[in-house]
Amino acid sequence: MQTTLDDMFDAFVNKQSIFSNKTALQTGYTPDNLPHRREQINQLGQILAPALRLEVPSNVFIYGKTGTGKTAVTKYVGRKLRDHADRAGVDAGIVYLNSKLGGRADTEYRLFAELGKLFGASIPKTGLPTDQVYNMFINAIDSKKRVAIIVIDEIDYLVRKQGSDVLYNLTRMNSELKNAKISIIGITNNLKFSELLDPRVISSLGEEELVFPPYNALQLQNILEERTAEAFVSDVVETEVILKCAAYAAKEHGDARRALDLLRVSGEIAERNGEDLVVGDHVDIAESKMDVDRVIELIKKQPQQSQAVLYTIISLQNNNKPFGTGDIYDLYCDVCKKSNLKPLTHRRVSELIYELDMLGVINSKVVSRGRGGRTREVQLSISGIATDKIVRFLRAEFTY
DNA sequence: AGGTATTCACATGAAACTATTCTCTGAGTTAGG
DNA sequence: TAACTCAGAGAATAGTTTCATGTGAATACCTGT
Repeated sequence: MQTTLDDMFDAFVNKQSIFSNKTALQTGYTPDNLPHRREQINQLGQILAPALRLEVPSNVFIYGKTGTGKTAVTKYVGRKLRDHADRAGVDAGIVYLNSKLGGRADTEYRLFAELGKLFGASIPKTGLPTDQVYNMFINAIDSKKRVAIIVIDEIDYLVRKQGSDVLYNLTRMNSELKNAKISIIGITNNLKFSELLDPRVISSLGEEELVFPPYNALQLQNILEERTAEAFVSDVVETEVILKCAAYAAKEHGDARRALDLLRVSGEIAERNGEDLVVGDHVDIAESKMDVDRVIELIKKQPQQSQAVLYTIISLQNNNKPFGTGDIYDLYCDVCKKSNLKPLTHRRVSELIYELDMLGVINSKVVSRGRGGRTREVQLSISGIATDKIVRFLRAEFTY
């Protein structure tokens, strides 16, 4: 036992990895070269260029589905801008916030707190009135003459939670600043985002718009080839692998991130199996593994009540009969009683079901059964393998 | 038969409440000068 | 008198409850033929 483990570790250390630089495949990596995005880079560059003369650039909205390079392009242009600003001795910079990931800037308070921190103020994460945080941020940014470009990624999430007032305040801020000036870049993958916005905000924030079209399969191949050269030792990835990754990702709206993830996981699988060539089969394995893993991680992170609801849904699914909110609620109350959990109200459970739908774990639609009333009919929308794993996990939590 | 009114079983919306985490403030306490 | 401690007030936030209102179509009920 001991020796086999030693052998395994030794082998692992001695064996030459097929990766030469795995970070090049991880999310958040900004490559030096962004294929097929020349046009967007130029446009954004032109819009932001006035910052180099300490003039305020127009505000921008960037639209495009996930994995179309919005964030990468913005970061890339921002980096270049800062380089040039430094060389010219001008204080023009770009700061990047995400309103969703990690929940860092999804409320007005947190948005200003994060911004304040980025400009050197120390702001606690709770306890202060919002307008005080706002002032702290203003003071911090206004301490020097500068132009700050504020990027808010997944801005639709912020607006959906808080309404467009936050953005309105942000756009009016320039009139309160004496030294500094700000301009805003909003990034969203919701193409109908502007419908959520107040007309006032649209007119001041949507001065310029950039649309990022999805990549097609051929473009995805280029991207993958380039990253492969960076990330892998040469000649360990078969051409078929790249073709397959590109094809899988093109099938979903041309998502480059997904293509790269697929490539990375394929590589990891090959490496773990001790093989020194990545082949097409690895991609197939990666594809199904990633799906299952994603769902399971998602569910483990859900609050207990939501897990309980999902557990009852899975149980009901076994009866092979269509079922709605009422059925779920009844059984859910049973589950709660047996698991010593305080049942939530009908209203709340209804909401939890809707949230599970949004997460893509279940499929539901509101149907009217005439005199039978209206209800939300629910179906599980995850694969059998994933369901089995989930049930095993949930059985430990609940008894029924 | 054809038209309309009801009714069911929830959906959906808004507001209010709860518990938790955290800050700031100012009164009271302590210890050194 | 300056430094320290500590309780209390006030905030933000997630998660929930309470109350109110909305809704699509099968069915019951009518009306005139």
